[in-house]
Amino acid sequence: MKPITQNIQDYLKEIYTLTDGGEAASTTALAARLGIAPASVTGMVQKLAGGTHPLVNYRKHQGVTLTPEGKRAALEVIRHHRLLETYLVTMLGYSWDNVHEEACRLEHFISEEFESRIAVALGNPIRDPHGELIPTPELEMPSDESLALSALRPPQKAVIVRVRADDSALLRHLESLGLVPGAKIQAVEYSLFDHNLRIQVDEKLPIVVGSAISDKIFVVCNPL
Amino acid sequence: MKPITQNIQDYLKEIYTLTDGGEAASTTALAARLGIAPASVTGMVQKLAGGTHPLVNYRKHQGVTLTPEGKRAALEVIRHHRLLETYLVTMLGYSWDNVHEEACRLEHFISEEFESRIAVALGNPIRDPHGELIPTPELEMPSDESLALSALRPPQKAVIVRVRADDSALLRHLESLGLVPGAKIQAVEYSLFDHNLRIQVDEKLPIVVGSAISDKIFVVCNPL
DNA sequence: AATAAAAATTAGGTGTGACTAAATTATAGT
DNA sequence: ACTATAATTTAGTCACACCTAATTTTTATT
Repeated sequence: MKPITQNIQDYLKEIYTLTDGGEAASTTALAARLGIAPASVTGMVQKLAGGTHPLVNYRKHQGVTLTPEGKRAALEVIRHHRLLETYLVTMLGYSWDNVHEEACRLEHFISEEFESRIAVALGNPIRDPHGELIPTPELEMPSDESLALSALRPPQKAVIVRVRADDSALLRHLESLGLVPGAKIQAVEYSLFDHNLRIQVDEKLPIVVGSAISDKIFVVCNPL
Repeated sequence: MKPITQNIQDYLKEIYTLTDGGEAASTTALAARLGIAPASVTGMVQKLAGGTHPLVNYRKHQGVTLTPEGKRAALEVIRHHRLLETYLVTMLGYSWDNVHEEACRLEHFISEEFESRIAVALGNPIRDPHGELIPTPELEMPSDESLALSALRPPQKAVIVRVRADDSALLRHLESLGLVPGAKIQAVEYSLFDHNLRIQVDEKLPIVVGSAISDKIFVVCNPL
């Protein structure tokens, strides 16, 4: 039939995240994420949209979305990735800023048995070390009620549930500020002009974060 | 430079095991092990023997051996493979007949950090679940004093240290006979004609094994 | 509505690593 | 030493997934 190669998995994973907001993914955006030329994406996407069970929907100049099959395949890889990150941190002592690369490589090659065994060893976790939701074994993505920290306004309180970042340096920076899942936040001051937000993290001295940071941190306001 | 791809690693690994006995590896033998056509091997081997830092020594019709660089690369992969097998069995509950495939895939993709972390978690083991020696972190292969069970003669006693097999069905069979590393063996009877060996395993009722089995089991006669 | 700029696609080309078929070289038997 | 057979290599092809350059389509501006 049609083997889903490592490459194709990477395409599907990126298409998944790009189309998460509801919009179709443009070839250019995909190319940028994958670090390849737009023309190469066009070719690949045409291939993925062909055959009897296409993995993506594609019409010229209209962007790409996942078919149900493609979505399944994407969620499978994402589940692998997030379980791996969780395992590396929890069981092998990796730091949270260091797991992305390793998980990105291994996610394509672990078997279903490996997936299931590490999931069990971890107690079937729902979130990875960054708070990202882990798709269920049935490949359904749990719903996420969180909102961006950048939307928080004084004097709202919230708890960090998720940090959307792969970049090592950024993650280390966030950790040094205490901006990790579980941290309690109170918005202290908001500047309309530069979108800076002054927040208090876990009762410590307030800090100021710009939107480059606050856009990547997600919180819930009324945690149980 | 010259990236050592997954493919090349597989070549080097097979060349390592084929040249273990001292002989150069023939292209045909390599092709059989790798499951590809002999002609393909010739092409690949010519490439590997070229460049400034060749990974193999090769002369037409003379077979292939590893250069020091090639040997290092092979031992790196073999270390990955055997550490992975050990980790899968010890930490994730895999059965010994089921680890080969998984390790064969992952061995190419784990980082040095991963290698080192699982080695530490396992207490820097010297042998994998089949008793195969694990190259050291400095990529030296420990020496192995064992001899084939097929060379044992009544009334010699020995202990199994190593089982040279990847095949799942064979491994399950051996396990059911108690022929696993650590088992105590006494040779009871040897048939010169069919090379069958009757042995007693761990004080149980004697069993008869043919050379297809006894050639793959390695023992030491005078364990400390 | 015309046109400039941006986005996307087509066309043509590359390297990798496999393949088959044909030719060559080595080995073994008489 | 000769010849049949086996092993190996050469030659030529293919699919994959990328590339660059050129073209076409879309979009945004005036």
